[in-house]
Amino acid sequence: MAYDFKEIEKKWQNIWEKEETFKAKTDYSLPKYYVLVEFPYPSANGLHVGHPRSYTALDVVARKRRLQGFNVLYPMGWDAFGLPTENFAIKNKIHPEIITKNNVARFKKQLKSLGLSFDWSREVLTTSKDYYKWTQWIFIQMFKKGLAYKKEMDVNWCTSCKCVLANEEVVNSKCERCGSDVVTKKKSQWILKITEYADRLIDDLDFVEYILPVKQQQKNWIGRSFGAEIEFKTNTNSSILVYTTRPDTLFGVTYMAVAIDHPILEKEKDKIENLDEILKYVETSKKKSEFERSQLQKDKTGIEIKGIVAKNPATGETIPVFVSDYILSSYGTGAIMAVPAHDKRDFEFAKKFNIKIVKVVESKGNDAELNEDTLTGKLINSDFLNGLDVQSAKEKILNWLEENKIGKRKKNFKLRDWIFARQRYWGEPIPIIHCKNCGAVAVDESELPLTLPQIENFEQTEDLESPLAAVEEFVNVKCPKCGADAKRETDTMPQWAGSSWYYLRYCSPTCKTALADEKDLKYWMPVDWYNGGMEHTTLHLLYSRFWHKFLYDIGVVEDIEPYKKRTSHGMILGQNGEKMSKSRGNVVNPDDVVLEYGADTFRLYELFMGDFEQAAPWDTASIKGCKKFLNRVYDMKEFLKEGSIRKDFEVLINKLIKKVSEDIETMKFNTAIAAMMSFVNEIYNSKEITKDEFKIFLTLLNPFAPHITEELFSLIGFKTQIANEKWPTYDIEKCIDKTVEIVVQLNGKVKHKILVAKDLSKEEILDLIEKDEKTKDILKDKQILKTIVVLNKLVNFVVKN
RNA sequence: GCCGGUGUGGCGGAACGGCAGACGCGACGGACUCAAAAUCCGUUAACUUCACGGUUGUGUGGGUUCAAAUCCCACCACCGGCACCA
Repeated sequence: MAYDFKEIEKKWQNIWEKEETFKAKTDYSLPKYYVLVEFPYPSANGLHVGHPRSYTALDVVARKRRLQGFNVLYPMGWDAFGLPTENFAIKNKIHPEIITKNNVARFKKQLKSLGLSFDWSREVLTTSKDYYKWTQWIFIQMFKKGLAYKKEMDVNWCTSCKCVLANEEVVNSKCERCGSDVVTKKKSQWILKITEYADRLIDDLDFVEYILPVKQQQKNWIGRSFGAEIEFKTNTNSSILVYTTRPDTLFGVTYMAVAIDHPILEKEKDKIENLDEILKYVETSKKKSEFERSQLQKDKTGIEIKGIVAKNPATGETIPVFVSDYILSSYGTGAIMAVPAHDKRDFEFAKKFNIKIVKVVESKGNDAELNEDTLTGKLINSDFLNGLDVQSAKEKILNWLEENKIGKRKKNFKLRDWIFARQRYWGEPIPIIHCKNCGAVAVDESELPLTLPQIENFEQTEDLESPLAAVEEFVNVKCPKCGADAKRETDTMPQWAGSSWYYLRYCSPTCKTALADEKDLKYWMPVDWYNGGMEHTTLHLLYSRFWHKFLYDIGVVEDIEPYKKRTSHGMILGQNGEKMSKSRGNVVNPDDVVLEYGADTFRLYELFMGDFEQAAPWDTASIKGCKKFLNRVYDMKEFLKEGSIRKDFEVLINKLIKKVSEDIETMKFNTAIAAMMSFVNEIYNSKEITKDEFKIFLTLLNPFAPHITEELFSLIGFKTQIANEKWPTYDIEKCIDKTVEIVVQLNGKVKHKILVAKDLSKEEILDLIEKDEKTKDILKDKQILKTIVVLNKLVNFVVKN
């Protein structure tokens, strides 16, 4: 029979709220466990079924930890600054603050209907003044330490929207939203020196428990490489510095190439014979969009710089110097030593410009062919390096370079500094004042929060400035240092600012004197288990690790890493297997599911639908299976009789406890649920369950389906709540069946099975098997070559046919 | 191109050297019902056999092993990330 989930779920949600069941305790003598999920961006669309996958999964973890006796912190909040709200505000002429308030209310109502065990008393909102005060405070500390600086750089400007776009908003040189042309303009931008932490962001990954793909992706993104910086002298008494990861191939360098904005072009312009030609090339290259450049990857272009030649420091040979747009000015030194024999790009270039190709690592194939397999061979054509393997050659040449002061060991990163400014209204104002005399001066900390002025027009100005630039009473201030007339910075912080430290605020959300109270931080940090989407690996996750390390350096936090463990959930796809989106029309609203099936069924299905770490398509029809299961659980009380665990149920129960306990830890929620389903099927076969058995089962199911289990718990006569019970433990001795099924195989193929007592010796098993009629039949006329016995498992007869 | 992931029934997925397809959906048959829904019981990889049974099956091709979805080698397809990073 179907149970009345509407009433039951409402009843228990009210009880939990009234009794503050899930409020983190302030008794800091208890062992703590901090469970964290990425807080949502409260969009106008409301919650979609993808959000709760992470929330229910870690709700299971949080509830289990509480039952295990931990003082659990499982908080929730809102990451509310950002573009979608601002665009909505512009379009509908509503203040973003009001929109945020409405969206938050809706999200909260939706989340509450799912019975998630969040401690709502610690809710944080990144757009509240009490919160962004501390976001600004952190920025000021970074500014004071020289980690925040301003730099002139190219920005994307949409000619139609008249606004600066983030790189992600530019698709094929067009504006993602309106499709108009995007051009680059110069603008002075705030930058955070995340590169200063690059080494630590890689090295400290050794101390955390992140799933492998996350670690790999972060490492790739940071892109550390070890090599050398080598100086090449020119005939003009100047020099060109290059970065290479393969100094051992120095003898194979037959030309050099520099980026289109390399300083040598300016410095040596008097000596360049074909300057006009080069300037023309530079101009055309600059006009090429990112898109065109990537399209033209195969067809290398460039111009030889006439009048300048360089000397290969190893061979002493004179080599030509080119300017080419395949050299990135933002990586390394903006100049390369080219080894056409062993680098694909250099090879293509050399072919096109008829440059000599010298092979320096022995490998199969023609001398004039490209050979990229350069890790296994021995060095050739390389004087004192000849005959060495790559590794030793590298060492030897590095020493040689350093002894002769030609070059030095050097490492490089792909990671760039973080552009930390948006010309937008709906963000944290950057607390800086620009003074003619003093330069950039931080707002005095006593004046924080620097609040967003109330305005009505949220659009950017024509001259690339944020809407704040039009608010005179905001902009015009006195310099805090010298008192002269000065102007406020009008840029705001990017979306990622508030989320870079929110996990700290949850520890003491109302602290007025610091971003969080020292005692609270000491007790709760680090986060024990953090789950979130893979899409945040290189942005949010990396940014917040960076901020945390900075806060560690200035003594605010005690741990070098914020998150002890990081896991990730697979995406929930639409019924058709495609990504859920409004435009595809395949979005499922959790409200509808909760209304029709109830929160417990919804939660269960979210976790049962597939491997948690893998993407899975939503299937409305399949939800019924979870609903049916809960109905059967509800009706199980009809089979109830008083008593403790029955002897012949001991193994079944112990195995179930083990399975569910372990599967939660490894996030195999789907198999944990499957095991509980099997157990229920078993009970339906025997039509009997004792009170003690039922209690254990309900406790195991409770983290998954908290409402129905609490209801049943009280229905069968318990006066307490499961939430106040203990997580059941199992006895490993009792997880083993007393009889085992031995599979009889013939040449590895299963023929039949016999049931025997467990832990029989090899001889005993063989004895039993040989007496067995069926086995005799199978082995009739067969010549046994070999017999393999695996204790408690199988017997395999290898026969001749 | 580089890094990571995934390929198993009609579908979602289990099993991760030892019974392939747990659990669930769907489908089919039956019970209950005037009927439907709900519920309950049974069947459900393919081919083959009246039946007992047999054969083939975990992306493809090889290999290791008494035994491979699982380990090794080579390849293919799809998904995600990075991408002229020297």
